Amino acid sequence: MTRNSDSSAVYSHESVEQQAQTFWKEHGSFEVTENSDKPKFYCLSMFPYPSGRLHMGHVRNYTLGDVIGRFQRLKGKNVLQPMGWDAFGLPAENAAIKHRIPPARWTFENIEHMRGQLQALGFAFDWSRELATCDPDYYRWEQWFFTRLFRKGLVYKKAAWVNWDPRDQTVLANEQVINGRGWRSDAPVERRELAQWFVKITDYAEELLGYLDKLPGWPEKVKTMQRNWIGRSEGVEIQFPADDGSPLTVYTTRPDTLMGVTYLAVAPQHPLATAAAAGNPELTAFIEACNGTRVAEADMARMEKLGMPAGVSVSHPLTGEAVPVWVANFVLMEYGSGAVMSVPGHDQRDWEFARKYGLPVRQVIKPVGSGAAGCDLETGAFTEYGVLMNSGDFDGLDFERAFDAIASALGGKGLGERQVQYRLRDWGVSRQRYWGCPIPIINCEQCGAVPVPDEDLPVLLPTDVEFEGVGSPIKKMPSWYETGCPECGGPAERETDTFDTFMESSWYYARFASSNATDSMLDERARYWRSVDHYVGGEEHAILHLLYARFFHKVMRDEGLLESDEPFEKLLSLGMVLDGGTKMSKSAGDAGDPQHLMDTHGADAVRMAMMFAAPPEQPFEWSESGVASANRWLRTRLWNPVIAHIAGGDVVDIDPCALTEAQTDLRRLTHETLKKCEDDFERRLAFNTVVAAVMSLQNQVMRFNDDSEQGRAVEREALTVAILIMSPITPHICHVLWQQLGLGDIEQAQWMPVDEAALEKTAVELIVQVNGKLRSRIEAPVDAQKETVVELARQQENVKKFVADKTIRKTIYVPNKVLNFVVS
RNA sequence: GCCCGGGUGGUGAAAUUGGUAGACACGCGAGACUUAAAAUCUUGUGGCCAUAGCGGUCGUGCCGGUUCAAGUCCGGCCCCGGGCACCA
Repeated sequence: MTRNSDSSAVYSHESVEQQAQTFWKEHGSFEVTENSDKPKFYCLSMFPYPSGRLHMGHVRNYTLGDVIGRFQRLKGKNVLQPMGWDAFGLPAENAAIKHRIPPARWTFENIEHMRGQLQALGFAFDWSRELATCDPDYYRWEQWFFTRLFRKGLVYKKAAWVNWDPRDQTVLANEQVINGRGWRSDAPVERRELAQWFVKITDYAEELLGYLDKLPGWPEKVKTMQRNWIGRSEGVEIQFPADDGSPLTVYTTRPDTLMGVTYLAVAPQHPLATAAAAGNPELTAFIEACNGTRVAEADMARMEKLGMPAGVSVSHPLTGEAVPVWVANFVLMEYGSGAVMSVPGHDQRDWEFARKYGLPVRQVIKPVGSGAAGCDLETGAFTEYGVLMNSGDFDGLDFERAFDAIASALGGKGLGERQVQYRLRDWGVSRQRYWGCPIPIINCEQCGAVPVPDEDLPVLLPTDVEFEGVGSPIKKMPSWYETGCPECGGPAERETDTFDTFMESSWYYARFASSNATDSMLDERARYWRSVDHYVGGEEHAILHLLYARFFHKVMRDEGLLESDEPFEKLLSLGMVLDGGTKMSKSAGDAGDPQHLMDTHGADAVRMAMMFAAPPEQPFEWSESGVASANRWLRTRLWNPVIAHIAGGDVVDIDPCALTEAQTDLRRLTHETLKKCEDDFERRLAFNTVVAAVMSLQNQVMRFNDDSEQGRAVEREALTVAILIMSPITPHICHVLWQQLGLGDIEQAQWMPVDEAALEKTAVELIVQVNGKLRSRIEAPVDAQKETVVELARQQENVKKFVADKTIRKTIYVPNKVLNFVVS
């Protein structure tokens, strides 16, 4: 009974967490420097938007990152795991309106609370490097870098379409448009053209595409998505001459179908459409109706395909034939030239449009090897590659030859040339919002757009503002935006737009290396950490964030700030934690706050339940029921047996030759578990099966009951391995148990080598099939000869039964696995 | 609509290279301990048939195919999730 009076005898998550977290804080266990003999390992989880409270998606993300980081520490690496805040953004403005609190205050209060929650979960972050993107010490370097891009000619200003709320007189984000209406005003939104800043990401399209092949640590699915997003294609840019001398330019990847063009379609925002609408009320109304939809591409694609004749025609570049021009709602002004050639015979969308409006369908391609038409254009378009017909001199050519011949013919007339095109568009970085990084440009009537000189940076965002909810406060603050031109000294005005928040998140990973640098964006420490070794974050970022960050990295490299070519060597793309079937997001409010689970069952139990629930890449619906059972397992299957074992006193060394069969079996399982878990941690990133494997090991330990000297030694080894394996997942309880075992600080521990000798087996269970169906299991020596196994198998009653009066046609033997008799 | 994933017991899932489908848990049933409960421990648990025991048969979203052997590979379909450039 003496042990019951010892407070360490009973598992208490509060006590264990307090002991471990105090230790880490006092010892600065996770603060790292660049002075280390160990190889560096930069482990990064995507930083959170400070929405107010953690949700289970955060718990999943940061636990996974922490497990990877802590495992790499066990493997002897100098591990950096930083944390910060993606602190600018729309939700702060929404909260400001709702709670009448300035965005800055709301944001910093949220950061305070969430930092506390992250610390309570025991993540091994180096908090000395913490940063928030809304801090001028951070965003000043973003402004500085933008002025470098400006001078390099990598940024430009052009008109672009936005969602405009006519009642609130403000720009709306796509998510603020609900069923075509402003979310607050309920007024139908309009499209409006505003002058905005763009960054030339398309200059890097080829490199962004090419380097995807040099990222073996990225999931194929993310690379495929990025490839498709960049969308390199080879085609021909074709000009259709017009009467007024200004030709209509289109791009096509199917020049072989040029003779099948029966009309051209232009976007409602195309200059030709605007010109045609003058004096045509019907067309004007149609264009206005088209402009009533959201800017989002998904909405455009889902719309019913509608069109109207523009009342003008252009000439076919090869035949000179008149081709009518239509205005169509499905043509995107942002993509290519805002005009497309339509070939209803060989494009399904064009076919449907032509059918609807009674436009001619002309077949110019037939399937290879067919005599006449070879297909029926009454039922749909023929979209495959084939052989040309009804195309004059080009008849009989296949796709490749027709492509070449038509491109040359167009080239000869000066009406077309081959072109490589990308689907990728330049990055629009202007936002007409308040809570963001001010764009460091001064507009002067004399000198145009002038970047803010280095010595005047940062351009501070005023935080003591009245935020009313309609329009950005700085757009109404002449005292802020009225300034002098840095070049001519005359009166000028600051840009009042702020940056897209993707700007901040495109380089924060690099800044963590030197987050306290005061006189440069990055310093030599950024070159030490080089690039992130393992990046962990939600699959919803598979395209935009990751592509922008890759782009930014290359531009920083070309600016001499970095030496590596890519920011993220290895990527873990996490499935979403769903809440009632949909994503757990900021808009979902407090749903899924882990706090009550941490209070009731402890941080280790929350972390373990999350890791055990599903493999990282799989989206899943969170259920709280696993947390109580994780706590129970930690108490009854880990804590209690270890404490009971320690009460038995010290152990002797294991003598492998002196072990009983049961002792050998437990020892084999211990080392099998060690081996499997190392692979699961490092290669497979399957932490759910790590937990399952340790559970199996502990189930065997519980059944073991062997108080002999060697028995206790084998048990000690099993328990030590179990604690070591669990330590990245449940670090608090493992920290305390490791100390109780007299092994010192687990934060300094190293992964144990597998004893290959302990893995050896003499016999193995084989399954015996007859015609592929399981009929029996037999014990056989490891790597047994086929004859031996066949002999054994044929003696089995159930095998005899199914072979009986039949003939064995074939015997398939996979050593140590399966024996299959094919009979008939 | 387009691009990318996924679909396995009552539930979360496992099966890593085409070779025992359902490991490990949750839940549920039975039992032990207890005056009782909680906690804990033992034990059973895919469906159907059979059963003293051995066993048989069906089964990985749906339809078809390849193979001695398919959750895994191929073709077609259905459903769910992520993204679609101003949510982050």
